[in-house]
Amino acid sequence: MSTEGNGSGRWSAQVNALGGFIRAQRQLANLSLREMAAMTSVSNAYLSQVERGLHQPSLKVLRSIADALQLSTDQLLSQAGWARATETAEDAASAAGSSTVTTEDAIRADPRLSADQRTALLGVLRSFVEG
Amino acid sequence: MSTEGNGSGRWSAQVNALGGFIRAQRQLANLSLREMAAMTSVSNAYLSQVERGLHQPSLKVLRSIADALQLSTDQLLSQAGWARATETAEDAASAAGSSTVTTEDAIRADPRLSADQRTALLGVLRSFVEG
DNA sequence: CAGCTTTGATTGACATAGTTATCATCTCTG
DNA sequence: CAGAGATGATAACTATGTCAATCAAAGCTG
Repeated sequence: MSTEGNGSGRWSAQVNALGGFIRAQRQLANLSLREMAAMTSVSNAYLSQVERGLHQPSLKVLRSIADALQLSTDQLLSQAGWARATETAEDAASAAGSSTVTTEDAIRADPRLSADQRTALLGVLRSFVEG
Repeated sequence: MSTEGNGSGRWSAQVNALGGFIRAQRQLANLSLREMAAMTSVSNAYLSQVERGLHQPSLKVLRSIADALQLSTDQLLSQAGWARATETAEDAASAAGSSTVTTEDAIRADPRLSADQRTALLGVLRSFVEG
């Protein structure tokens, strides 16, 4: 594990968000990078770089990824920074008051999630707050 | 184009749907390539090439073009050959108005996350609980 | 007519997307 | 333990997106 956490350098957070989303979805589907590469006709190396936010994939690549992961294109596009509207909600919701429950606990306690989904979500969260 | 009497427009047709669409919209708005270049921060040279189908613009360029021409992103995307590849039947199922918002709230209230990261995490979570 | 401006198009250089081949590490077998 | 397979990461390379500079043609103005 490369412990590359500090970052804040070349890539934007949006690209990183897209990569984290793709990685989480791929792991949820129990696909390796090479399996997904075979399905998408995109090289495993490049998929690895996209997932870690090193590159910004083109429309063509984005679509084949969505296709392989059985996601709606809109989901991927919004993750790619195409916030179609309403990025206003977050600030208003911040007044919810910080409870004593951490985000990790909330994820673990969420009955809607399967074990795999829980793991994937916690992985993304950890990659964000890692330090 | 030297010999092309570009006024009457019989040109090689549907191969270049996106470029033709952009050019038509630009002329409809009475913009020159340079004016549009100034608005989009994309060079006039490249815009010319995109309009003639010589290159396939990136997401960033596509969005700034849509912005300058006051088009919806969906309009441009569908012209770019993005006709909703995955035939997701569950587009409408989003309206499940469950009151279980604890995990969402925890993510929104987590001070360790940036706005982009928050959006990404919420996107993953949403994709999990709606599928 | 000469000169100025604006138009779309082209060229050559550079930046970024994307590939092939290879690497280190981990996990199985035997 | 050795070796086979799979996994994710990296290096070196090729293809393509993108820009600054420039061009020829068309529209003005005096």
